[in-house]
Amino acid sequence: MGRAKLKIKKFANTSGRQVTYSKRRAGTLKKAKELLILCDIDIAILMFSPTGKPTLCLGERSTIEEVIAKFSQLTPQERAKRTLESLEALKKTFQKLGHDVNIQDFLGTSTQTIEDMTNQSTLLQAQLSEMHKRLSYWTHVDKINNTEHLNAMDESLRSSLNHIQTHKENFTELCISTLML
Amino acid sequence: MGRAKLKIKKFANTSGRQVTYSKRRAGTLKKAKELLILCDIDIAILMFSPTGKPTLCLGERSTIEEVIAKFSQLTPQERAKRTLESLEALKKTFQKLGHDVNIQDFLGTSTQTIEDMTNQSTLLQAQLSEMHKRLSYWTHVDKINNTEHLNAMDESLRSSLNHIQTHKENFTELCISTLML
DNA sequence: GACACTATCTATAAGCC
DNA sequence: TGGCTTATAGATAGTGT
Repeated sequence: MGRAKLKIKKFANTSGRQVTYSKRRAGTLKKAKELLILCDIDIAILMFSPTGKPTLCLGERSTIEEVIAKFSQLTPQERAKRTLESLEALKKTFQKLGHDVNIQDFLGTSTQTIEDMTNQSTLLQAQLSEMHKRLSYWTHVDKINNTEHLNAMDESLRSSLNHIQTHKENFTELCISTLML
Repeated sequence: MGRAKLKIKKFANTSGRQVTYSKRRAGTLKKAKELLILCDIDIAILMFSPTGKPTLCLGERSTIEEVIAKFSQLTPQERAKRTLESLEALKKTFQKLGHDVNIQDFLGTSTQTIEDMTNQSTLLQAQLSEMHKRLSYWTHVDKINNTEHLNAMDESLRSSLNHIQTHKENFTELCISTLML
């Protein structure tokens, strides 16, 4: 927008990229701030300039950890809800066509699903025990007073968090598809 | 934008808020996507509709954890850089006025700072040992196969991560202000 | 409640300093 | 680097279906 129409692809020119970043970052953050005020929502924006300088944008009420935690908690629920909604819609469509539908019919045989679940559970056990091992390493740490240690611990925690999150989502999804909640 | 100018404050009307959220969310995400393509940057956006439905927007390259980790790593550096830059600017200004300036003069007596550092270190030890205790609890967990356990572990990890992050930042800041890197 | 329309407002590309 | 200007592209509030 402006004097000429711009093709949306990576700016070849480095300094032009910088200038555009500054301008558009301001615009994007303004839009986000308006949205958050108008609609009274939680929002978290994290971005890095082409040179790596970070910018954070948050609502008044919350920290970024809170917003992320909220997202982590809601996502599986949302997914479950959407799954159910689409299945219900499908069911209604079929019923309108005169068919009587058991929603389980859409989910394949339970034998296969339970087998999947068992495999998943085994995988889960293995990965959690690996995490357990990593955590037990820490029980031998007596004094921590430099940033290298803290960084390493931070890294380790993040990695574990990642694993747990993945497992939780997989497990929840599996529960949904098996038991329909 | 639109037929009338809108005052940027919380929409009183609930359904209007919903409609505006949908429209503006699309606009904001489009802007963000353009920015990320044009400038080839890392970006993470997390928002919740007025009804609590979450939306996540990310670049192709990275996961949200990676973007957050990147932010966590860079922020203290950025802060240090900015501290140094403003001190250097101050120093230059004074030098222009004919004064010879030791940058340490801006940082108070080292006695006080070292006392702060000792206190901080003690606090750090205490909080880390509390975290240690929490982590050691896990070493007794043999089997984890339901979402309640995973949620609890997730929660615990997040909390620990929060603590570590805070301590790391405090410690880094303290190092900077004491030793000027 | 999701989608068109469109008059109007806003963002911004390019240019200049 | 950062700000200001202006012509133009883009976003959207109110409205109707």
